Amino acid sequence: MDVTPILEELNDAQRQAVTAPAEPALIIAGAGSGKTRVLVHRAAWLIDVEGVSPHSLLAVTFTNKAAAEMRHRIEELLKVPVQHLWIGTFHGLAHRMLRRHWREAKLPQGFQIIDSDDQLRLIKRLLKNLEVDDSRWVPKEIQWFINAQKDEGLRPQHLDDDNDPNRRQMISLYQSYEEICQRGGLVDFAELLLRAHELLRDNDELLAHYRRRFQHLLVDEFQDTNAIQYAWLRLLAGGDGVPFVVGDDDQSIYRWRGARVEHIHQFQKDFPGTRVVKLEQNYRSTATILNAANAVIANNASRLGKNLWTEGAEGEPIKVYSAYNERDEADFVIGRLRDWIDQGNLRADSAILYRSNAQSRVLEEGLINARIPYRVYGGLRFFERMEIKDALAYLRLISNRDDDSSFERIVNKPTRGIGARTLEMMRAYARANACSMWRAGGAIASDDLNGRAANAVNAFMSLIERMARETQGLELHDKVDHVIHLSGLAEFFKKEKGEKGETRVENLAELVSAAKSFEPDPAEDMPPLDEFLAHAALEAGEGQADAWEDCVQLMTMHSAKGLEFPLVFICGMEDGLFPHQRSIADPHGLEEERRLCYVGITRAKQTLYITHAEQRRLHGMDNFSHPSRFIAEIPAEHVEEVRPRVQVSRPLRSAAAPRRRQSATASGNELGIRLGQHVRHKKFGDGVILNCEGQGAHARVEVNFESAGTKWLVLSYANLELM
DNA sequence: TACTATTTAATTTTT
DNA sequence: TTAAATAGTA
Repeated sequence: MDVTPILEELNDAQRQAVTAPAEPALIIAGAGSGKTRVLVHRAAWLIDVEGVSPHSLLAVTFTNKAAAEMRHRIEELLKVPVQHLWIGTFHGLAHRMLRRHWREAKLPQGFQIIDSDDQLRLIKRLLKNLEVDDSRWVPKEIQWFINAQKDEGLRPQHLDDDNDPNRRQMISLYQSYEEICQRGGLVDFAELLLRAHELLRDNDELLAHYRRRFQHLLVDEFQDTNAIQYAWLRLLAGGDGVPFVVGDDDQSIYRWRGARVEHIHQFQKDFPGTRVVKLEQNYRSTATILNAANAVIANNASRLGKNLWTEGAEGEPIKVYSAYNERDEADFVIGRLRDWIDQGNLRADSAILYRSNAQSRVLEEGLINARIPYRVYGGLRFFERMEIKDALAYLRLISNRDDDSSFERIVNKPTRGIGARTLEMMRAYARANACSMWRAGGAIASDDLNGRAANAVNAFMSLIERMARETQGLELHDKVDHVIHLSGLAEFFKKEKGEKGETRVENLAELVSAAKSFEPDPAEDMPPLDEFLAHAALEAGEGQADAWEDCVQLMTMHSAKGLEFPLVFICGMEDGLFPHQRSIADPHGLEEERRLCYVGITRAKQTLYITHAEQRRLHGMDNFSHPSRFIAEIPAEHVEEVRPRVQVSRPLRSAAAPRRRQSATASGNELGIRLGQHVRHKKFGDGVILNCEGQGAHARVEVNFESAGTKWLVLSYANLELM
């Protein structure tokens, strides 16, 4: 056996990881240290050298993109397709198990996946139904609560109300939400994981089967696992499975959505004798950039400890620019980009990173003026677009008549005379009889409704039936095409004025071609339509799938994780913005911001610019701020302050000083805000101040309102009246 | 029912 | 500022 292709081009640490014996292994892989490479080569090593069947391997990632890349690279290395190798996201794999064992999972065979938008709508509807005041019980917060519980593996019956009526209500809403989902055969993202965990936990034979099958478990981005994902892994690894997990505690930036770095420590406890390999040699950045990143992250306590190094050149210093305001900041960035492009570099090799999406606007304006093509990451994805979701809702209803979520979405879209009144009656009936809207519609249309409404409901229901009948046996894309036109959606959006309607119609056409090119997996053994719908929910598609033009890349630092660029700008490095105001007070939060900073810095291969503005317009108000504390954490020898080549024309009134004083007066204390102070809010009524934080326009107070409960309010917006 | 005025609050995001 | 949700009007 010639193992050279698998082992050559690996450094010692990487090779050690790849060739580790069949024992639990934890690979701490710093930024740019070849994490994916190790995973890919490990898989190849197991299959090619150790003779492990691809069938016995399970590889888990967090994104579809990572999963696809891993499969691709393994096949490239082995030069043979590996069909039986399970590679996928946690959600994708959980979904696959649930489809195969829907009975054991206590799900209807045709269950549907709902995304967070569907979930939120469902919760809103639930609140209306139960006549719960949605200003006191904010749907978003309920959604957050439910998902947080599920991420921890907790069902309503596991939760204690602690004699807190607030919490009691939350739990009860969680319970009702579950009932609705179960009735409609709807599964949200967190539910996929939770169900899959329970499926294995409660079915000895199934568990034994999968444990026997998966001898090796490869996990990517391990620091991002949440409680339920980790529990699922641990269950699967069981006695004999060999977990091989790769992660970087310093790049854990998703604590706020349930990820727990602590699993890295937990892993070593749960799997005694774990082999730990650290990958510290970096192949991406210059020594200067690495030293800066190392120095910044060193300020975090409770790290595993790791120091990136490189054999490469020292490189140029990191440039820091103090802009006058955000416009000046944008101008500066664009000036440097011009130089970069003029020197014959690719625009696509440069990226502008920022903390929050709102920052992109000014930069975009500048880029448009300078006629530099750019692409903003994030934003609406293909399958999340309204018209696409509408069309999918019809398809889902065809597949499962009890899907209330889809029913409500399109029952009157396009308008067909089924108004609020009628719907209200149907909801009441559905509630009283614990049945779906579809059944309620059928029951009500025959007796309770007046003629016109009954006709409308009947027409809608027979439309769906007709679509189901006429599309039976058709190819998937013909089905989609048929539904788009029969439903009247195409016509409906065509009438929408402006370019918007046009795009929508185009998108619907695009949906048909997406269906055309969709290849059902023969191994899945389910109706192609259902598989397509699941695919749409699990893989929302590209944001701006614009053709491959050479573009400057704009994105948040979160979305930049895993990417690299020769030229990087980190903008808005100001205290309050980055680290963000909301995280600044909490030590955990601040450390996570610092990790984010570490991620940002390590995206750069050659050149890194850091900019901050002395004055920034936020929410329509001018704010003064200090350079981010993270800038000061970079050793001075790696930094070069950039002075503007041409003096920026500052407004004559040397604005900074007097205004700074002004903004200080807006801070809490000087307004007479103190803990225990009684205040009145226009909407929430009377309350008492429990807590306050921040300064200036960012100052926030926590108020316990008599009737509305506890809320955090931004002082400069809340208009609190002192009592 | 569709359009317009008003109100409200204000990270990060993948599945 | 501005986006989104809500309330009010034609």
